[in-house]
Amino acid sequence: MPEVANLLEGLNDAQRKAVEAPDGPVLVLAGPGSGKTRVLTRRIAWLIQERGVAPWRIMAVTFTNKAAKEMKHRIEQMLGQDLRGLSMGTFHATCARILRKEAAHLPFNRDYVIYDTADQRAVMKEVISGDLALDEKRYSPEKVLHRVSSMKNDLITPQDFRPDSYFDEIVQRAYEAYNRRLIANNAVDFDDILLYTALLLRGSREVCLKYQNAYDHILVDEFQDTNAAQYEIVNTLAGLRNNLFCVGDEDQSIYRWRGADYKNVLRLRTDFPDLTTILLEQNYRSTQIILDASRAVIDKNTFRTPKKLFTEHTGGPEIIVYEAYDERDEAQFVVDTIATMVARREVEPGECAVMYRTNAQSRALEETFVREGLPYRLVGATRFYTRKEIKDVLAYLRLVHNPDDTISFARIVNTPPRGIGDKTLATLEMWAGSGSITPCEATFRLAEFPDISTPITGKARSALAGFGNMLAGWRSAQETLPLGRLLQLILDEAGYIQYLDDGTDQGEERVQNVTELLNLTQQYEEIRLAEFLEEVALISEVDNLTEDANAPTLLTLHAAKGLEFDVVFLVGLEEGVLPHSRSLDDAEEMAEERRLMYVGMTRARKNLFMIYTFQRTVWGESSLNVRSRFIEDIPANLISTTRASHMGGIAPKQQQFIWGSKPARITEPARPQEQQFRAGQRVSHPRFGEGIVIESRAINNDEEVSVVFEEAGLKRLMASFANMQVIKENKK
DNA sequence: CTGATGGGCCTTTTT
DNA sequence: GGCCCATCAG
Repeated sequence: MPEVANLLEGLNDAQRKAVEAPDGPVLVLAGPGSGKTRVLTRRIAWLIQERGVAPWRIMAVTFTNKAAKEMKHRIEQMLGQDLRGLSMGTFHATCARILRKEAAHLPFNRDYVIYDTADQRAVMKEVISGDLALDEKRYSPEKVLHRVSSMKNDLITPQDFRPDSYFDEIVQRAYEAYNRRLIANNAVDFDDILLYTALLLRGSREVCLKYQNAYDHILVDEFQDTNAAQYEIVNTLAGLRNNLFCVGDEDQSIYRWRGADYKNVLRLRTDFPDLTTILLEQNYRSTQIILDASRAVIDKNTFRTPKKLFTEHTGGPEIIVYEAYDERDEAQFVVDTIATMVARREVEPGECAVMYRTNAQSRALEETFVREGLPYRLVGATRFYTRKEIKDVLAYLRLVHNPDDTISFARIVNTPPRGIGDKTLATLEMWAGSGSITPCEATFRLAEFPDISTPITGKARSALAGFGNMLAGWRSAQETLPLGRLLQLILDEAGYIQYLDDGTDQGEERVQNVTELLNLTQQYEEIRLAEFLEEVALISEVDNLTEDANAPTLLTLHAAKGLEFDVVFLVGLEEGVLPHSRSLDDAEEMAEERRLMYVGMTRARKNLFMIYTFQRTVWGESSLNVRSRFIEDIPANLISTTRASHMGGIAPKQQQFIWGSKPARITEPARPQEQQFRAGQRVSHPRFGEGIVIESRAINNDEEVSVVFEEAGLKRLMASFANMQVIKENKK
């Protein structure tokens, strides 16, 4: 039987104070690595165990599904009890559940589907070129959507919106029409999930009271990244009991662009005058050097609550700044350094991470990892779900679940090709429109009543009827079949796999992806279609980051929030990349870039590498780069510079000759011992061909050999793995 | 109606 | 260098 004392064990005074805070509003301002997740976890456990709060009367909102899952698991371990009733998840997942329950109060029904960015775009295109009859080139769906999205995040409805420019008037009309179309499709977008929840609580006293009474305690993690809608939701839900427990760090606010406002932290003080504020200032993660350097960067931001971060981990290795010739060299440095450190047992591969500003930067890194034959983990789960074949399959499932979804209908009605072309669809739409039904519903009727007269005739009609019958069959099959079997049936009858399998490598890859999705649905026999679709729509980037592969992680700085690693490489630290070129002329955005840099730096426990390139190729164009202003802000005594390349603009391969001492400064040189290879020898490698040894050193009973190969350039290899032969001794 | 070809635009960051 | 879209031949 766990004791209360256990829940407070190993906590410092401030953490303990937070965990044991009495009822009432609490704000915990926590620096990076100060154990805020720990505090949140223990607080929930403490409420249940010490205060006797029932788990189902607690609502905790986390930033990712992964965080929620891990935290819940941890609490269950600590308390030794099943916490099924505890409401714990992201804002979107939490609100989506409320909307499904309260669908009676909403303009859509409980079978609604969630539209992703691509679906939103498809709807907005219909709005602009269809409803508004405007030129898509002048009014790009993306731009209009962006405006609509920020309005939704700020809780501004089309009626509230007061346009003050011609463009905004268009936006207002588009916003209205777009909402209408979503409702007709029985669909919501990401922003709607929050917006409708906030409006529901605002609009229905009955529903509001129901949820206010349902929860005794509301806890919110990463509070600095809440937007207006999220703020109103938690503020309202906590309104009755005032038991709101928020944890956050203004310095780590990096989602301003999607409506997040760290000033919500200040708003708390106004809205809850009796707010207790607790500062967590001790850092348990990083070395003093990393902490000092990151503070030097963040201190340049004004308007922040200064925190006096301190650590007991004094000293630490210097931050290594490396100038690479280009992004290939940058990637090579990263991979070589990881390989070397791993070979020296200084770090586990899984404790290394490479962080970048934009997703596009992962490519050069991935290529290098693949070329060197080293495994890696890429954070980017949603990539999988945005693939054409996966979106197609999901569209089948969505349509079975919700036949009103015309976007999904349009996507698959002729995929694989069934002889239903644009013209047929246009006729169908007109015919359906005249009867005020959706195209899908019209298709059902056409299939069910062969005698019904329609403007669609001949081949097109029978093709459409065939599709309608199939779909109707799946609709009824859904009632009895488990999800995996249902999907198998759909794929078989639609002939979708055969359609993908066109004999090309790409086709094969697509088949594999669909098979993977099929496996996923078969794993959860008991999961319902609605839940599956919701889960897939709301999956977050880091959710696929599993611990089971011991390999370095590649991820964006945004995805890195809340994570930590022994060794961190920040790449692309150049003006225009970080800070991003789009932020250069806006002080607020520049401040956010700085916070991004701060988030990246403070992910590291021990070693921090900062890399920038002399020249970088973007869209096939290469340009000379200036290193990031953020590096300049770090005191020189915390940095060790490894300058390598580009002297006089020589080609990279030749320069690699010059930097013999590349990752060598990480540790002391090993003691000399009996060695197989010596500088100057000519060697042959099964993969890299012939080359010359430039250096060899003993490491842990093995030998690290640096060889310049004629074809492959400089490589560092472990003698025991490399299977290299000496062809010719050097002349003494 | 389908599949091939080439031009234009693009990339922040994510639920 | 890649994705989306318009265009065109079969």
